[in-house]
Formats: sequence, structure tokens, C-alpha cells
Amino acid sequence: MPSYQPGSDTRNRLMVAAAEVFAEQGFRHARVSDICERAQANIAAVNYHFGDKENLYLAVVQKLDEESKADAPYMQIDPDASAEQKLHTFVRQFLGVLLRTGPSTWLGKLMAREMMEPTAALDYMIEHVIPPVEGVVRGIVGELLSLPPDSPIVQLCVSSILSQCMIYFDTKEIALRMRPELINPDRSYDPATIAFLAGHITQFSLHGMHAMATVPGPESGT
Amino acid sequence: MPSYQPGSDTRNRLMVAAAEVFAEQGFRHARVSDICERAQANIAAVNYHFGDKENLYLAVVQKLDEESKADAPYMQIDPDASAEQKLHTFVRQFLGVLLRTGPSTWLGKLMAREMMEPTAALDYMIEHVIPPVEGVVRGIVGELLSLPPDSPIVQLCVSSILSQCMIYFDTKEIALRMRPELINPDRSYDPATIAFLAGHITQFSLHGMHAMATVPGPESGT
DNA sequence: ATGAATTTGAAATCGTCATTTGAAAAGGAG
DNA sequence: CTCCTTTTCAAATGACGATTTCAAATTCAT
Repeated sequence: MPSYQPGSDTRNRLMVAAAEVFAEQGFRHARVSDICERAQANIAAVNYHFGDKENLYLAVVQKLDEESKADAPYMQIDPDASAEQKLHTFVRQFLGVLLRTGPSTWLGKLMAREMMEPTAALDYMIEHVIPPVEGVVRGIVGELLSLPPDSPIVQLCVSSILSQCMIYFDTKEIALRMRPELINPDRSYDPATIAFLAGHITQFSLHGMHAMATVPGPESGT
Repeated sequence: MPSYQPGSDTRNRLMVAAAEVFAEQGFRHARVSDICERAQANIAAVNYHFGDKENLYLAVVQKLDEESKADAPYMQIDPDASAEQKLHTFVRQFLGVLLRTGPSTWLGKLMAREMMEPTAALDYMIEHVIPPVEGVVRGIVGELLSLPPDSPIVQLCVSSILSQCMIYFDTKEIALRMRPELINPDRSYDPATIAFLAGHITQFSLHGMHAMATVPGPESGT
């Protein structure tokens, strides 16, 4: 019966290597052999330390979540700023995390994959990853609209805002081919581009939201 | 040397079965054996008629694209309607296609997967699938803002609009778990919900866009 | 130091799949 | 009917990859 000492060096190297490989390839395509190679560990190490591949994956998702909570800049918005500024700051920081490269984007990549082919990790994300982010945006939108954060209208606006950020993350492969000048050789977006997109999304959303507090839907077309 | 007669019955059954299996599982996870079983064909049929699995996949993507062009309701907007009505109609029809079940959603599912792990099919989609849809929305937005359809501002607004629609498609697995009451037992969204979302997205976007024609970005926050 | 528990290593196992093979069947032209 | 092409079939083949095995090495407490 293995001991699973959390401090084991090999165990840690496996988690670090696995995070990268899972983020690149997703759970199913990631190869245990590849992970072990990068971790300079034997092929049997995953099964010894984690039982199986899926358990390692779950451990990685939780670790990435904890790490992201430790420093995610979009979660720490200056409470004294105006609601408009809060929104702008959130969007800029959120885009910044999504559109650069490296570990900060890994959890997002895994989440995108979970939506297409859910594993047990999706339940974890629904419980632990999504609510904090939604909560921050609901707070800002609620303040802007003078509505309770859990109002349905606020929820719709939150979806509209987050979707505008996430599309640039989701369509990165397409952007690479259609607008390569926007993307650096290391596959990250240029900070100036990020700032520009953040400005647009903020403006678009601020004006979009003011409509929401009052108006019903338009007349139906064809 | 096989003949690849396009009319072969087995060949057609394979394409129909493959479309469904690929849409469900994606290219890599789809099993040739599974496809052949559903097509009531022998396991060797795919290689005989298409050469290999990827070629079958490409053929399926093209067929789905042609079929979608034949009837996609969001591509046929009444040119005499007001720009506002055009937008509302587009959003409602586009959401309708995305949020129901069945063959009309298959191409979208495959496209979502191509963004995460591109194959040769992504190039086809970038050339043939995306431009027509973007073109329609650019036309509507250009009309609304009195700007040329290829203006950068129009492009930003198109992204904002499409993203708000697609997020409900992309997050369906999450909605299924967080808001099951919105989704029917057959995994489609209720028409009333679709209409409601379309109303929100249209309003939000109409107001968001009017800001765009004039204003620069907001002052920077933290 | 010694013995037990833990960890590592190399090779073997076991499944799953795409693809190939070669023979049989079906179809068509003369 | 008979030769020739096209199509189907069942059974290999061959890769790949997760997991297991068990022996060797290492660590640790006494």
C-alpha cells in the first residue's frame, strides 16, 4: 500500500510535468509516458504515486486552481474604484491572463476541454473555479445596474461580458491563421492588442448594460 | 484501384453515420469500428471508400458545410427589414441552430473541436464556413453604424455579437449541470429560452454598438 | 548496522484501434 | 454463361499506450 507522501520529489515533478502536458494535449491525448519523461521519472511512477492517470489529472486541476487563486489579478479589483473602472480593470486583467502563454492559461485550456468532453474534473470546476470569477463580475455589474448580484438580468450581462473575453481565447487557433500579425511568435497576444480589445469590450458592455436595466426585447423580425 | 463512385450506397451510409459519430466524439475519439457498425458496413469499408479515417472526416465536414449552406436560416435575412430587426432575427436564428440538437449543430461541434486540436479541416472551415457568417453580421453591423463592413470597429462588434451567442453553445455542458431547468430532456434549449436570450443579446449589442462609432477607451484602472 | 517499508526501474501484459490482406461475393458487358 | 471489375467480408497485422509485475535500490527507524 503506497503512502502518497505529498512532499515526494518525484510526485511533485510529475504534477508539474503533467500540468503542462495535460494543458497542451488534454486528458485523453496526454501520454503517461510523455509526462514521466518530462518529469524524469519512470513510466510506473504515475501509477505508484497517483493510482492512475485520471487521479493525477484531478490532482493537477486542483493544484492549478489553487495556484490561480493565489495570484489571479482579475480577482483583486480595487474596491474604491468606480464601477466603470472596476469593469475595465477586470476585463483587461482577465484578457491578460487568457491571452498570454504559460501556466496561467493552463486551467483555462483544461476547462475549455472539459466543456467538450467532461470528466470528473468538470464538477470540480463548476464548484470551485467558476463561481469566484462569476461572483466578481456579478458584483461589478450589480453595482453598475443597481441590482442585486443574483438578479437574472445581472446574470445575462455577466455572460455577455465573459463571453466577449473568452472568444479571443477560444478562437486563438483561428486568429493565428487569419490574423497572424496580432499574435507574437510565442503565441501570446501583444499587450497593446490586449489593451485595445479590453477597451472595446468595456465600452461595448457598459453601453449594452444600461439598456438592460429598463427595456424589454425588440419587436420580432422574420 | 477503387473507383470512389460518389453514389455508392455504402459510401453514403458511411458519411451519414460518420457525421453523427464525429460530431459526438470528435475526430480522434471517433472509432472507425463504431462508424461502420452504425452504417451497417464492414470494418474495412472506410478504408476502401475513403482511403483512411481522416479523409472520411474531411468529406463529412464538407458535406455538413454544404448542407448547412442549403438551409441555414440565419443566412437568409429579409433585406427590407430595419438593421435592428435584421440583427434580432440573425441572433434568434443563429441561437436556434446552435442550441437545438441534431444535424444542424454538428458542424458547430466539429468547429469547436477544431479550435482546440486543429486538423486539416480547420483550414477548410476558415476558408468556407466562417466568412459567410461573419459577412452577414458585418453587413448588419455596418448598416447600423454606417461604416464599411470591413472596418476594424465593425469587426470588433461582430466578435462581440457572435461571442455572446456562442457562449451558450460552448457552455452547454455546464448549463446542463448548473441550470438543468433551462434544458430539455433531449439536451436542446427550450424555444422560449432561446427567444429570451436572443432578446437580451440583441438589446445589449444594439446599445453596445452605438457607443463604438464615436467613443475611445475609458481611463485606465488598476 | 539491520530489517522493514518505501520508491524506483525495466520489462511484460493487456486492450484498443486503424489499417491491411486475400479470398469470396456481386454486378455488368460481351 | 464467363471474364473482369467492383464491393464486401472475416481475420490478421501492427502501433500505441495504460497498467502491472517483481526485482533492485533507497530510506528510515530502531
